[in-house]
Amino acid sequence: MDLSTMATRYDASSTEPKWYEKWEKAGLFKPDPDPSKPPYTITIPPPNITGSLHMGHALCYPLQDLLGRFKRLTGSSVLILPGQDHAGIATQSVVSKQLLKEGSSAAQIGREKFVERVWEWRKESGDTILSQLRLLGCAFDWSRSRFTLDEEYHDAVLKVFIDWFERGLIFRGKRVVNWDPKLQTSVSDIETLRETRKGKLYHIRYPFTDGSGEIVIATTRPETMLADVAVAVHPSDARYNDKLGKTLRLPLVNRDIPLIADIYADPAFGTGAVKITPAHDPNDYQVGIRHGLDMPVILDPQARISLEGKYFGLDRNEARRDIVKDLEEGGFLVKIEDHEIPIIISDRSGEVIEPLLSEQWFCDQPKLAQPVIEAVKAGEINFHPARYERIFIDWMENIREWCISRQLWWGHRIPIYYTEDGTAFAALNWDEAQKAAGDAKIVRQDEDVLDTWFSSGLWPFATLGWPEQTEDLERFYPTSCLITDRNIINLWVARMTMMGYDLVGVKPFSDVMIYATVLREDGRRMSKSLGTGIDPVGVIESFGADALRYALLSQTGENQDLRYGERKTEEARNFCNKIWNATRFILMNVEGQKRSEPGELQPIDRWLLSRLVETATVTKKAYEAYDIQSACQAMYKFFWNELCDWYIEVSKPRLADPAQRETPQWVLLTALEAFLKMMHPVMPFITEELYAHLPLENKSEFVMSTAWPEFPSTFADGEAEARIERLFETVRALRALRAELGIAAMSPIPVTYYEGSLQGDEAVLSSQAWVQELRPGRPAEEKFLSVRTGGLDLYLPIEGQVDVDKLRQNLDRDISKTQDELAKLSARLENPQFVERAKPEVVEKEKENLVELQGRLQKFAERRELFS
RNA sequence: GGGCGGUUAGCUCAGUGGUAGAGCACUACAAUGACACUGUAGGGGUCACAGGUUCAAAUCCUGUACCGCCCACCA
Repeated sequence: MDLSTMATRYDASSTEPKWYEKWEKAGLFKPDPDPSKPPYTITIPPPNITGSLHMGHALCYPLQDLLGRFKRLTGSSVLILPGQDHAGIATQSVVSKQLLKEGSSAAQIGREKFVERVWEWRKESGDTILSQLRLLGCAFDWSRSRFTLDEEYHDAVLKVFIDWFERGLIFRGKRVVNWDPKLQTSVSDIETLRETRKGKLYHIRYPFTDGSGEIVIATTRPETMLADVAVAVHPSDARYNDKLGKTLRLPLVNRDIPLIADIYADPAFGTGAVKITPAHDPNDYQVGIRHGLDMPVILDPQARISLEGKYFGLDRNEARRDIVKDLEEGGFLVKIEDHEIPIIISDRSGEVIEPLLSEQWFCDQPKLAQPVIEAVKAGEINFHPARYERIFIDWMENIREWCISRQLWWGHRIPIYYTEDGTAFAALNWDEAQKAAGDAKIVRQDEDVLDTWFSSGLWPFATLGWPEQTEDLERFYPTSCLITDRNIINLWVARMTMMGYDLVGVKPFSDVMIYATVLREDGRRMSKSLGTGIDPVGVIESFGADALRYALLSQTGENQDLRYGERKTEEARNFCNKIWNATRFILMNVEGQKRSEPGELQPIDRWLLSRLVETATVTKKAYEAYDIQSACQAMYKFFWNELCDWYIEVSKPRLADPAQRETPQWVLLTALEAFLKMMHPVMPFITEELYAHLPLENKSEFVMSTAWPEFPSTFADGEAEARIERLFETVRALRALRAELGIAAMSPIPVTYYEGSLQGDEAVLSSQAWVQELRPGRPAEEKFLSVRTGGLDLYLPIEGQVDVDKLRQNLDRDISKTQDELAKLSARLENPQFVERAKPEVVEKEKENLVELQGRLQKFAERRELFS
């Protein structure tokens, strides 16, 4: 190894791309063909082709990479399959906007040209995000990468549609759907958001046609009165019993509509009378169905009035303004009140949704959900954190029909072909449809495309070749784990489970892991449009991908949100640097040395090895439980606090002595090698780089392709741990004494006295507390500081000038603190109920503490006397 | 309206019955042969609030407040 190439600072930017290329060249991203290895599969949530990398991705994909790397180390054949989603609405919007900028439009160039244009756009910019995943170190199998509009994938989608159409799980129907007037397509219920906005409640007079008075109705949407077909009151509402069956004259329109009785009308709201507009309100639609009412539509796809007459062509908001004005002038307006009105927003466009009666394709989700509910309840799929299972089941149990048709051009076109008389045939293509239609002539294909989630729902198996019984499908399905955002549990996870169980007959994955939403450090959302986003690529450039990964992964557990600030990455970068330099130190000290089996292990060696085993155990368990933060915490503590702060420091004198150096050399290398392996899933690059420098025999070519560290059972040594922890406590106490005397760390002091047994740990104590000589007994000097710790009394002679005032101050503080503790502890031990009922070992421990505290207090008192 | 998270040091967060922890920030000291992206020693918290259970509560129970998320057809 060439140490001259190892700078004192770790440089991620020169290291990371190099290793990514080597791994890929070595074929490490592909699953191990060894059939004896259990498969571990993740089909990654495909990012949209319109997407650019954001912090959520910088957490989510490395998390999947981490699991893959961990599973590789522990002996699985790992397939992580990447890909992209065509993202119908999002992509179509982006390209439409481009066209508008160019002074053209989608409508102008027509469907065929438009779709061509999107494909072009995908070619040039579509893979950016995937290449950014490489920067993050994601070891995904690019050779199996899929796109939801690939030919085979498309065929799979059509097959599902046809199958479900034939089984009646997909059907055409006229419903009030969520219409987005901006995108001019329907969207499903879960693609909408609900908001409450300040609005008005208009009270309008509807006169009876027979001149016998009037009924006042209240509405938040007066413009829809153009499509009113009735006024409803509650059947038991005494105010209107005698008037049922009469007709009302609709103001402005002068159409006659009946007064009907329906339980939908709430007698307690307003006047108890509600106008019924079936084509523009889902509740009214239900009423319309129940009473067989007409359902006129008075809005066009852009939400302009389509009714011939005065208001024709007006936007819905303009129409409202004019209609209210006309009602007022006509004397129909009773009053206008302020009112909080619930509105529906289209998640994609931010536009206010228009409930609109239209003909669409629907999927019978309630039927498909049943087997999923049963399977999840039976424990076939496990959620992490577990609380999401309840949320998922509640959703599935209340699931409704799914509107799957979209009035877009970019997507999977619905494989329904119509004959002249409108008979529908589901087929893979026109020819097949014609065959199915027989003598009747097929004249057109359905214009709509499928909701993006319809194709995304097939992701876990269509990517593996389904419906063909491919080798991949055989070996890697069901997949192992799905990692996703909580926001798309209903949108995506629900669909994948329904489709997996119904189409393949087997669950799509065993585990669902929901990761935290990445927020800014101040708790605000990261959003491109608000300018609150942080670009991961920039962070990688300044700190390295390992640092960014660590920053995010070390905060990943069961938390709902994760606050990210750049200083997190800075901390992680510092950790990388620590790892780098500790490795440099170790290499410098083993360089050119023949390594042999260790001589006799000292307690400090046994302590470190025991800590190593514990760390590996905790880390492995934590990885398996998706508790990444615990894994990171354990590794950080082991490496920085135990290996660097203590073991390396204690080893320095031993390494300098040729007679002693072999054991610490061996221990250091053993610990370092194991650490690099267990840290590798979190920080793949730096661990690979450093592993390459290790002078090991029988080394793997890559740390990535090595095995999880295993240790002899003798490494676990509780006794050594306890002994060394006690020793460290003593070291710390002595260092603190020195500091109180104003003696700088590491500046040697000539002599310290001690009473009690050091069990042969004198060398560690003296070197770590920077004492030249440890002498048993009490000092003869007049002045000294003393402390009791771990059954040992230490005496530090005072030389030269000391700040007596400060010493007194500190001592007084320590004394009063100790006295307080002592008082609390004695009170507890004097409480007979405590002694009787508490667990014996607790009582025992408290008694020991009492003795320790008493001893400490005594030492403080002695010291205080010296300075009185 | 229903459900789920959260509230612990200045900041970001660990900690599921036994004397409150980490990292950063802060204070003092330290150019020593791995690392100043460092080391050593410190200061700093009524664990949101109120009740309850218990010998003992940050931790378990009940309620309240605030923050966040999800679900929900009231004109």
